[in-house]
Amino acid sequence: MGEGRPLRADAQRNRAKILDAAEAVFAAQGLSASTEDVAKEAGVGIGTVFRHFPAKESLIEAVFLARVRALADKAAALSQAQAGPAFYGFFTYAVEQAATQSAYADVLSEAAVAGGGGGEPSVVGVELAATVETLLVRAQQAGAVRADVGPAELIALLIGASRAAERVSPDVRTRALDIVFDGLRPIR
Amino acid sequence: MGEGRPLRADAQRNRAKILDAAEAVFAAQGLSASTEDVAKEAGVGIGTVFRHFPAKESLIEAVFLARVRALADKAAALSQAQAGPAFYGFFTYAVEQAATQSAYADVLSEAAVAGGGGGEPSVVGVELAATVETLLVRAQQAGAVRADVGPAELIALLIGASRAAERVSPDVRTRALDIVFDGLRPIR
Amino acid sequence: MGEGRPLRADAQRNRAKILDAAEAVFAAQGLSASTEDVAKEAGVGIGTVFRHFPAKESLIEAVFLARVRALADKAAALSQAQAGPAFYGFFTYAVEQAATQSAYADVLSEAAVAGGGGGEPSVVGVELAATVETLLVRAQQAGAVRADVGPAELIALLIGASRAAERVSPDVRTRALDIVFDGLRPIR
Amino acid sequence: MGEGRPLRADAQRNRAKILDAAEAVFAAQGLSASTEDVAKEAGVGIGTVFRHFPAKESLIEAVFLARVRALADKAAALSQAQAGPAFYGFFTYAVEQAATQSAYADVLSEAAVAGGGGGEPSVVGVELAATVETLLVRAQQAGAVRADVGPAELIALLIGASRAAERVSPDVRTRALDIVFDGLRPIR
DNA sequence: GATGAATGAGCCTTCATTCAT
DNA sequence: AATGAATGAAGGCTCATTCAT
Repeated sequence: MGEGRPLRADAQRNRAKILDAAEAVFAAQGLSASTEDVAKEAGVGIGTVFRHFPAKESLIEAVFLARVRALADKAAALSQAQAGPAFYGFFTYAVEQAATQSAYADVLSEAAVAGGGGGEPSVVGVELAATVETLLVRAQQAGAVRADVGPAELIALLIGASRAAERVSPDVRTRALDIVFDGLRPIR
Repeated sequence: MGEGRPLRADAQRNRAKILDAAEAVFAAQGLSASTEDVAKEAGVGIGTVFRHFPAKESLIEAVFLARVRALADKAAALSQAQAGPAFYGFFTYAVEQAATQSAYADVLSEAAVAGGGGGEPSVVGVELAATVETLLVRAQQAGAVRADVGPAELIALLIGASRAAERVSPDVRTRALDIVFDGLRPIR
Repeated sequence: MGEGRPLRADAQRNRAKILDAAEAVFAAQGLSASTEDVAKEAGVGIGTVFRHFPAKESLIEAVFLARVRALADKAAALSQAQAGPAFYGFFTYAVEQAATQSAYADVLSEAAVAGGGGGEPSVVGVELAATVETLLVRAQQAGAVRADVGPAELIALLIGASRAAERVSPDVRTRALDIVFDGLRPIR
Repeated sequence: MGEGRPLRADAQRNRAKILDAAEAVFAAQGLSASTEDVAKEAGVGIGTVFRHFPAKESLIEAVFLARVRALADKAAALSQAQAGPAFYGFFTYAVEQAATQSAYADVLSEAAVAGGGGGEPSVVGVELAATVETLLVRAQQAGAVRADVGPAELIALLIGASRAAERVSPDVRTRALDIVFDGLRPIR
């Protein structure tokens, strides 16, 4: 699955504009927003959107993939830190992202597949599952997370927290997260 | 919000058939299923659906309301039991329901509004929020739940758990729930 | 493959209007005319066209089927006459029809399938093939057509003549037909 | 209608590549194949196609013109032979070409205009009409074709036969052609 | 009250054509 | 000259909603 030849500079820029626009529009209206709206937000013709993403679904996938990449980057940045803070920091970051971006949690759901459930895994899901598992194992070795927690249920919690966060005020979100974190910590 | 004159017996029956059909269809295909499909499943003409529910949205709301009523009934049934088991039993029941009924968790999201967030509360939300709060307070008085947990974050957790449950295998769901429950229990 | 329940009177009328409109529009612009144009010509909304014919292809098929029915009726009417005149009369009639209706000959092409070639036969094709074969056999028994002509090549000639007729003046058409007829007659 | 300055050698080559590609693609997919597909098959950018043929229609015309040229070449080659075989050989060749190349017969239709019907003649049509007429006259002088056959009906027959040939098996085609040829021969 | 035919706005997608690179 | 990205007008089709029967 190569990337094809590198896009011309302007095409590259348009691709990015479309992706940004799609993220914003999907966040505001949900995934059922029209491709036309995405094009308008990006300031390009609708044909351009379809040139870059040959079907609406490809656009959605691309948006999600971009988000997972961002999450993975965050995880990488955090791996320099101590295992415990890295783990909880990542979890918090991921949930906060979801809070801003409606429909975002769907991508996490895909990770569930890679992390235990049945169904066909996706590139996105596999990538995220690996990231999360690494953080988890390190945190467990450092004694910051209960040893009997597996990646599958962790991702389930991540999905749930992300979805819940969508329509909830920041401090409620924080308090709910604290409860989950308490459940994750080794018995005191 | 008057109910108008009481429905004729057959109209009453049709309303119920439509509601049941909508629940089944939405569960199977998601909320974007067509109203026509609902009518077919109910065995009535599409005009009849619109006579009972003047817009698709009204139908969706009615379906959700029915679910909340079911949850509330469950809660009432449980209040005879001890406060702790009642609380955790209700939580588990609600999440398991969500696991079967895709798109079900949305109704819980509405409760979040009534239970703390901003926005316009709905009949549904208010009802559920009250139900949940009662269970919570009783459980806290019985020492089964940490005293510093408020109804808002509890509903947030309920939403999250319900949404996560949709695509996750039963045992992963159980393990994830256990973690949340551990977080909810008073410090041991 | 039943016809479903009988349509309401008004629906019946609309179906006929759409079929007539489609015939006219396809004749004028070819099969690539837009469904919207057909709807306008019929004086109905575009949704109505799709209600009656769930895909453009169904509409095209229906138009063709109607034409074959007309041809078959003509054939039936002619079967009272003597075999020779019936045969040549039918051939002439079919070709004259095609002359007015551009894109009409396609339906005859389908008959070719039933009449010898490979591929999946269609209701239309089978019906027409049978009609034509009957006329042919009777004409041969009456000595009006060479005995070594089979239905397959007869239909091929019909197709060719019909297609040629589309853009040719009436008297050229007549002279060309005469040549073909001469070829069909037994050696003098 | 000047040709502008002579094309650079590479441009000349590209024009030829495009024409070949168009012939292949139109033969395979029909005239509704996309210009993009033609460009791909030719191995050039789509801009290049439009530089050589300012509209899709010009490309189609050019393809047809090329075919007529090929037919004319065939006719020229045959004029060395005896008039009768030349005539029937040409007819057969033209029809066989059409059998392979879907949508090919359209060009013959244009010849009909030049050969009798009303409408604006085209370079293509005129060229072919002249070619056909020459063959016809020679064959009639040689007594191989009935004297009362004119070029217009001959072209009509050619069109019809070519169109019919598109979807018919080779031996059915041969038998149908034999019938037409019998009709063309002087009374025996 | 029930029915389902009619309606048309809106969606996704394709493709001829233009134009900056 | 060649390239291919951008454009936007259609086109086929769906579906919530209205209304005559």
